[in-house]
Amino acid sequence: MRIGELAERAGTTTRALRYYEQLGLLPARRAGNGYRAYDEADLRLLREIRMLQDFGFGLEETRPFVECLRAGHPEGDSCPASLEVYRRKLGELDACIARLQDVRAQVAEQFDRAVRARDELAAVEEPPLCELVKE
Amino acid sequence: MRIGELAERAGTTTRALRYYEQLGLLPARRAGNGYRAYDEADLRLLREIRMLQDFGFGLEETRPFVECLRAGHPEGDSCPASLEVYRRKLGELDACIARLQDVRAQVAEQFDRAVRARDELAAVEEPPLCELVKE
DNA sequence: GCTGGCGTTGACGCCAGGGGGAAGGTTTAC
DNA sequence: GTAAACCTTCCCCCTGGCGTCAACGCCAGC
Repeated sequence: MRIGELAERAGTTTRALRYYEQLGLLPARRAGNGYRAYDEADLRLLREIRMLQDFGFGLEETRPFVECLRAGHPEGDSCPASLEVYRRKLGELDACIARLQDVRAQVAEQFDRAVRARDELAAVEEPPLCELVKE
Repeated sequence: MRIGELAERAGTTTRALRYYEQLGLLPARRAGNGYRAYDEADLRLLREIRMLQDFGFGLEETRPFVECLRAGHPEGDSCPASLEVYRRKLGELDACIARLQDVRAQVAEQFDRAVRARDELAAVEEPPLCELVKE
């Protein structure tokens, strides 16, 4: 299988595959004409990479999973190194979520304060409509 | 006040201040010798920028706040444009938090599955210790 | 032998928010 | 007087994950 076919079957681009090879993440054998040659196992590795990327893993973080598969294990997360990445990622996610929730609360507070300030200002500058209504 | 003093008082760097000026975010008057000259109002603007940055706002997103202050309003968020940025940011934060929570759940699921698979494999390959204990 | 569609390498661009350093002028402190 | 600490502009570097050329090679069909 050549690079274009692999890219299409994995839902990525040839550019990304060359980049992965450059990182040593997904090295390719070469055909006689210099073209990259891939097989089904490479497709499996690539799918693992893409799945982890969808989870927000960086490419370097997918490396243990890829090497685990390449070592013959049935799943990319069958190795301790992969489990460790999972654990670290869960910690990062928790920290990130907590930080975002904190920021969200602070921004909401600022927003509410600003809206109240605006309404109070409007109430002072613009005479209340109810007086017109009364007439 | 010169750039070094302003930077120190606002807890940032001279490099950042030159960058903000380059963006037109915080233009500086010039002294006779060409040095940038700032006053207390600039410090106020800069503090506003830094606060919003701590909230994760991009520099462009702080622009409405800065211009609002520069227009003479008491707070950076006294203007409709600033409130709109708040609103948009709250939406982004909510979307981001929801996505991260979803990812967290998926990663946790993968992790649990991998750990169970590992334990089952270990139970098969390694004969239970209890037999030794029995002897 | 020519066109078209693959493939190859390499290099630059992008986004944000600057960092680092050079080469030179200014001000201040001892 | 001179050294340190400022200041100026200019330009390249970094991260991540590629996108987008440019310039060229390989191969099939007509």
